[in-house]
Amino acid sequence: MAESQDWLTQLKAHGYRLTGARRAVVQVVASSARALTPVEVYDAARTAYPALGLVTVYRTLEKLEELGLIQRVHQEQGCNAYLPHAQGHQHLLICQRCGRAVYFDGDDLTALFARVGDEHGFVVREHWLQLFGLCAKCQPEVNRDVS
Amino acid sequence: MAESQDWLTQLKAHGYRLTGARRAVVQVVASSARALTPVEVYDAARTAYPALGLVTVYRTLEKLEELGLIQRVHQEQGCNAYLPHAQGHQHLLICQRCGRAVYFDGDDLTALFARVGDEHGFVVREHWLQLFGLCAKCQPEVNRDVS
DNA sequence: AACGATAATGAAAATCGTTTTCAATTATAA
DNA sequence: TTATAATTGAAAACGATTTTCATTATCGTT
Ligand SMILES: [Mn+2]
Ligand SMILES: [Mn+2]
Ligand SMILES: [Zn+2]
Ligand SMILES: [Zn+2]
Repeated sequence: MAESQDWLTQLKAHGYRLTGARRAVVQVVASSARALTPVEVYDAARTAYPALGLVTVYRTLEKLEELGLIQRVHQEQGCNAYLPHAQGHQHLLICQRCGRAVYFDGDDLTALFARVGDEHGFVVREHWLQLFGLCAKCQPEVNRDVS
Repeated sequence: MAESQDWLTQLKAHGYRLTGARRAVVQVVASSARALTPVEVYDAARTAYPALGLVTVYRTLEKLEELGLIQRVHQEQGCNAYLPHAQGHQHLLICQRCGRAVYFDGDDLTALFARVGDEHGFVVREHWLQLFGLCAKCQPEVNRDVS
């Protein structure tokens, strides 16, 4: 896949060696529509590279995060899952049922930030915005779950 | 303090007993302007109740969270700190230097949520918004740190 | 005020996710 | 092909949180 290849190129460019273990981890994370925990990456990547160790997953995620290729995703259920990093100014919209995550952009909240900052004597320098809901596929399923 | 007393009343109302350990923990968390981790609560509460055990801090925080009196705060440095719960629809503004946290309200992002939801076929049901910056006291200090 | 049922406590042990250590393996430049 | 240094996985260590358990303390009842 394209993104996968790009990550490998980046790793190489930063002096890291390309190994089977890294290829497997990169492939899994780069192509995931859901945020994955280290163990989830481990389980998925072992199908392509059975000798993989969980330690190597941790080490590879750490490097990918340093290079800005992935980012940690905070959710109610936990804060140790990773997704490909946002492109520019984007935020996440996450399905509460299946975990599918999409980035959106086009939010302009600078006026709000200025107002709130002024009201409390703060200078606002960063913001987190994240939306949760139900994706198209899961909307009917949730009704089914309830009934 | 007023909030502290209210929390104790709530605990009692839900069938929990009022103990020295609980009073100490409640007092510390209810009156904190910063989000506190279990160990921070432990250290602060022991000055009022030296026999306190860290386990009891965990157990008390768990109950306060169940009762909706406190909430977990997610930050870059960690996601295991607690603050008194927001009142109604409020979000946090946190100082990146001293950790001081204030709630703000008056944000209306429903139009944004509807637009983003439509664009991706999602129904948006929840949102997280959190601002980070420098409080009035810390703005000059940060310049000093840099120079 | 004293009692008794039982909730709550703290110390110690267990558990879980993550990190470190280390000897063996492997990628890569020469 | 070789040499070097990065990378690996297994095992041990670690730190935060949870569980276990015997003891203590709260609080409704007497
Ligand atoms: Mn934004
Ligand atoms: Mn809001
Ligand atoms: Zn978090
Ligand atoms: Zn500050």
